[in-house]
Amino acid sequence: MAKVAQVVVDVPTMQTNHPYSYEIPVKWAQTVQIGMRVVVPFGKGHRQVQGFIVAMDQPSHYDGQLRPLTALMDPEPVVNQEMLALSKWLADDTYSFWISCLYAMLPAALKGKNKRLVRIVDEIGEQDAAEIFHNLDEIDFATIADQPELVQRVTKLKKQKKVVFDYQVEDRARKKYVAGIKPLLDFGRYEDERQAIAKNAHAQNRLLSYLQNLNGQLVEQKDAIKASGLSAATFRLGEKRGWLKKVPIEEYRQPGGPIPQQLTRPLKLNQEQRVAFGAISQAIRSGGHSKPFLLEGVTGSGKTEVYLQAIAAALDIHKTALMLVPEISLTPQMVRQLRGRFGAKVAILHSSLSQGERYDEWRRIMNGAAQVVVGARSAIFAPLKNLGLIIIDEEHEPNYKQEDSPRYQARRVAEWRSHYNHAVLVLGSATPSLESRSRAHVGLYHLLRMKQRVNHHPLPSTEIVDMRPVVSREGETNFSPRLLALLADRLQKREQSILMLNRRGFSSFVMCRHCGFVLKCPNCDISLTLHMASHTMRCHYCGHEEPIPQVCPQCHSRKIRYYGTGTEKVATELAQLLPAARVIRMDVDTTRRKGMHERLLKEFGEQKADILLGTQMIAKGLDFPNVTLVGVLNADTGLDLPDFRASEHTFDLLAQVSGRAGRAQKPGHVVIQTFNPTNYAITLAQQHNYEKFFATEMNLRYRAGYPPYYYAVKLMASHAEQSVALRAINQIAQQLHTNLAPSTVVLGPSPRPIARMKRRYYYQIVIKYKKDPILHQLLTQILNNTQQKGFRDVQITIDPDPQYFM
DNA sequence: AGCACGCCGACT
DNA sequence: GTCGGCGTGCTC
Repeated sequence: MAKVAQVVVDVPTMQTNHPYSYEIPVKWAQTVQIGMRVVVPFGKGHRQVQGFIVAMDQPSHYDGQLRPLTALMDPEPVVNQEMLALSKWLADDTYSFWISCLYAMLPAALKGKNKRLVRIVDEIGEQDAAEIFHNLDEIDFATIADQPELVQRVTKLKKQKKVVFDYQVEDRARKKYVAGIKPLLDFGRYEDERQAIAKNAHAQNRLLSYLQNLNGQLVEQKDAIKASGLSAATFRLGEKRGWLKKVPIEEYRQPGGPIPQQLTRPLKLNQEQRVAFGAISQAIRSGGHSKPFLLEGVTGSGKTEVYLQAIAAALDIHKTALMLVPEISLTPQMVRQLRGRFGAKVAILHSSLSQGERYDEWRRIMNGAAQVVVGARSAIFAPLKNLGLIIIDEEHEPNYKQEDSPRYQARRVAEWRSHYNHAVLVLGSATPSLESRSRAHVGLYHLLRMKQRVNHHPLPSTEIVDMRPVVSREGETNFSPRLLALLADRLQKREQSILMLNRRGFSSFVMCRHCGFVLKCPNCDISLTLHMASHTMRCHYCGHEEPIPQVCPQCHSRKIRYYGTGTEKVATELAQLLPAARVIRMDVDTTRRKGMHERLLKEFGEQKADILLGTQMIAKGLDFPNVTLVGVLNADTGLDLPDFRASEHTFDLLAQVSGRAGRAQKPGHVVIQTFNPTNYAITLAQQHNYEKFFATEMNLRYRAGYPPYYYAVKLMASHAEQSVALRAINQIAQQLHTNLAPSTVVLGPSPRPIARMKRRYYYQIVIKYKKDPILHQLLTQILNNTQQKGFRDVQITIDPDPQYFM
């Protein structure tokens, strides 16, 4: 009885979100394994799609006629048991398709490209032959897919059976090969050959002794030529004589430059570092279950060195280690540090790698060549075997949450993997997320604290500049006289400055330039966003709406307007105010080109500029010894976003950016310009007082019923027609109201800020709950129902951990 | 997603 | 009478 393969197919819809049974042809009975990619026929016609074998069982539970697998795409599995289990859990946990989760874990190169070719099999009209097929026998359907008229004509031809569709799944995975030389004979046989050749055949003689000395070892032809001094022709001759064989050697594209020759040594740890490292390394060695560690260390407390030594501790007992960092801090400096300590054992997964590089790094991890992985969010899926340690640096970073499907939070995936592998999980931050910190508070995490800076330098002094009088005195400006004076002073002393422009929530809310008043929702205590299309201020949390104010309701000033500014404008202003200063501007515009990010930072590091002006991207991980002044031009923009995490993000950002000043000998100074000089997020950031911020913010969250006191789920419905979307969301709201626990709060439905996106109308519901045992099941059911009657073409998305509610 | 089946309006 | 519109249901 042939085995049956259970295959999850690459058709991301609700109805097909389960494995399908396929017959395994006898010729592959020995080769197929769970976790391999396959090509299978799917549906009517001759459609072929890619899929993953997720199980193999004896008789199938399906009693219809099975179709056989079309092809195996991999010689060995690309998904191991752990990843398979993880993908299944993730799909359920994030309300995503299983297939989407599988792809999320793999390099893009492994996503097969579905091709549909149209082939002529009978006489067709001259006009069709010319206009559709350009007089060829076969074309790719994709080339005409965007021209409805041609599609129609092709469909007609297909009906008449004059053309057929030929479906192919094209594997994008490309390995790079270089020529290699493999000696075929053993030592003695080479000796015999040498006796046999002509006395004057010097080249052949040298080739034979070269091959003899290889001792059967495989070498790259390029190296062989160099080492032996022989020509490629001689090696060709050797192949003909049967002395050697030319074989392709897989080459791994190596991003991040060469491996250093000399590895760095561990640094001596101070008392606090020793305590932290001691606890972590002991947990690693014990190999059992351990609570996650929350490593709370001020900027400059030497967290990185603790991480490095913890990784070394894992490697010592032959385990592997995975480290996540925010994309933006995955700088060449950082890569150098890891490569410097662990050399070729490190694989780097970075968004700016090419598809091929990414694939190669992934294969190095898969085959065990790399035992340490450093990367951004998606690196949490790195297929390391025998995982002993997972580190998430800057764990509070919102970027660890993926904002499109599958909407996973890397921290949560890390917990799953650490559980599965009995691996130690370390979450590190100077300003832990409220979620993590409160978990530490109740004992779910083990809290480790490092309060001292390694170099014993004090944290930079920080001053707050109230921009309200500045603007009323001097009109619109991004620079207070105080900040300008300090910039001029640094310029004169030949020291460098960093200016950060906070662009979060660019021009989306209205603020009074006179008193700092921000219009808030009367029901939700969250600021209203400007909705230009309808000329209203709207709360996207509860749906409240009111007209755009002309005068400030608080101080009756007319200087109420929406707030937002760009780096370009600031740079222009700066050039007028401080013409002597050399400025490097860094934002999405100037760093779009590959490598620009690094180049600009390098230039600044080489002191080719006096001022680095940029957006949030300059707040993290940069370390320039000559920077003694950091200015935050507009601390407020993040603060008044309609986002319950706004204060937290502002505090984190200010703490983060302050850490950029005074890294070396010279003391640093920080200037924060704001229209809200008394706001607690700003004053507490000034005092570097995380503890008090934590207490204050937790209190607010408690009173407003936000995370971490409540969990939140965001559900969205969209449709091309507003009435249909509205009907759908109302029906869902109804279901929720009647079924959920009384303590669960259902907010909305309300339209999204950009109610119409991509020609679709969006509505959303936010559910806040403390404990609701049936919620998950109910949501899953709602998702299933949506693919049926009345919900045609309605798109439902559910986000189990929304970062914001707008 | 992509395809077929099936039931209603305007055409060779 | 049939061609083709898209609403509905299914894919191992």
